[in-house]
Amino acid sequence: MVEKRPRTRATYHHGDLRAALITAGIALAREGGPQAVVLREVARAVGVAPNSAYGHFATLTALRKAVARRARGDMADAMRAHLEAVAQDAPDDPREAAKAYLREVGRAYVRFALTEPGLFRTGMGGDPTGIGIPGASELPPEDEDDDRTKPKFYLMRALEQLIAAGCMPPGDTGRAVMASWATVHGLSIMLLDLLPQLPADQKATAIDDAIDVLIEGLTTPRG
Amino acid sequence: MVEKRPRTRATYHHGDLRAALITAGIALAREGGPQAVVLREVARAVGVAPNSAYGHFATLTALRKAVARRARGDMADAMRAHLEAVAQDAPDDPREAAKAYLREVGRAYVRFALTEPGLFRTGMGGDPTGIGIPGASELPPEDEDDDRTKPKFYLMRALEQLIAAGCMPPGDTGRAVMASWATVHGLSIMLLDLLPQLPADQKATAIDDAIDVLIEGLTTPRG
DNA sequence: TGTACATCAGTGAACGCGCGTTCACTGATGTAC
DNA sequence: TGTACATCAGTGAACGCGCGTTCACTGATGTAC
Repeated sequence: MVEKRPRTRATYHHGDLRAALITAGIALAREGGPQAVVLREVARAVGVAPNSAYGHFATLTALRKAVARRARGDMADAMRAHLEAVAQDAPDDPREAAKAYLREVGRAYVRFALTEPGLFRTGMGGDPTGIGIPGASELPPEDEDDDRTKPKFYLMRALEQLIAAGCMPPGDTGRAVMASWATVHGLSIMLLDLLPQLPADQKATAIDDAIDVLIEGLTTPRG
Repeated sequence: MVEKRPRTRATYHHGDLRAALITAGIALAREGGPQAVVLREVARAVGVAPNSAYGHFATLTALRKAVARRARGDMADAMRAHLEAVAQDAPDDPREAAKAYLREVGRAYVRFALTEPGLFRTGMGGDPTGIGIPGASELPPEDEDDDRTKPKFYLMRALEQLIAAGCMPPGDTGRAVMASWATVHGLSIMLLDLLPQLPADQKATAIDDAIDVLIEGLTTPRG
């Protein structure tokens, strides 16, 4: 539930309704997750007629995609902020520094999920419509923007550093991506969905433990 | 969409409507995930008046919980079947056997998720209502039935074997649970939500790779 | 600077939908005698 | 074995809700002259 804006608009035209709709969508997603991003409620929050969104988005799904993209961007921003905040504590030893960086990326990822579950689920929850059975959506990979507006960017950077420091052979990148992404995403979803009432300190321990195991597994030479 | 049963009931009373509702709920969950378990559609599938469920469930939420429980049971059954099927291939060396067992538990977990995404999301998806922000539901732990009807059971058993085989110190159980659960659950959700159009063989590789890293991380002695 | 007018952006009302839940009910069942 | 009747399980109709989307519209905007 978002309060309707009481303010009467100075202009008949809104100014930037498109941006306002996305912002309102983010507020709703924050409180109630992806399902809460509902066309009529978004319009209500902006203080605009229910159908006015159609001037900017062909359909509710289009608006939701825009909101999801923004949520992902917010998550990436939060991760970057965390990484910058802890950058000064990096160990001198480059190998330890690389490991520490991966640890902080993982922490930042899970922290965002636990701090902003609604945005996390909206940004990283996949298509809320499909359940994964059908012949997949007919979209292209759509993953082309490997820029810093996506959480994956920082994960990749961490793995590159691990390789650069000699902690991991370059050939292992593929498996490392899967293993580390599965770990941090799994931690997030698991703590959110399956262990919601675990005390915060035990959650923190679980996060560090699982990341420990991940780093150990990634950096141990294989036979 | 489930077809309405055309068959006229022989008896006015259904016989076991409660069970029939759950079964129909499972069918819906299978096709459309937890959100598809909708009271009116369930009743329709059974061929019964929309309100007849209230004789057996106080509310839609209660029915959904029953369906979720059954979905979890189905997953546990599938895992057990897989584990029995591969039991004969177990290595002779007890250490290798323990690792192989954990690997198969992980494979079984993720395989079910990918094969039956609707049931997986229904059984292991947490409360579809809450998004994880509030002061948590006021339920008790509710995790008291650590029996073989829950996927977690097999995960725990795998870790016990790892300890029994001397691959992992007993004190590490807590972190091992978190790390391994996060890995398999994370793989499942990641492949389902974030990489839905990855080719099946690459999914299989990702699964094995991530489990490799997990086992490596769990069984490497720490300094 | 002033006015006509095409364009644009948001409006208001309505549509049909499926939902969860309620109410008073009725037909079937099984037990007591 | 037969009948009366309380209990039980499912019925039928209706409620109010919020939703996405459509239609024809109207008020504001900015450009051309």
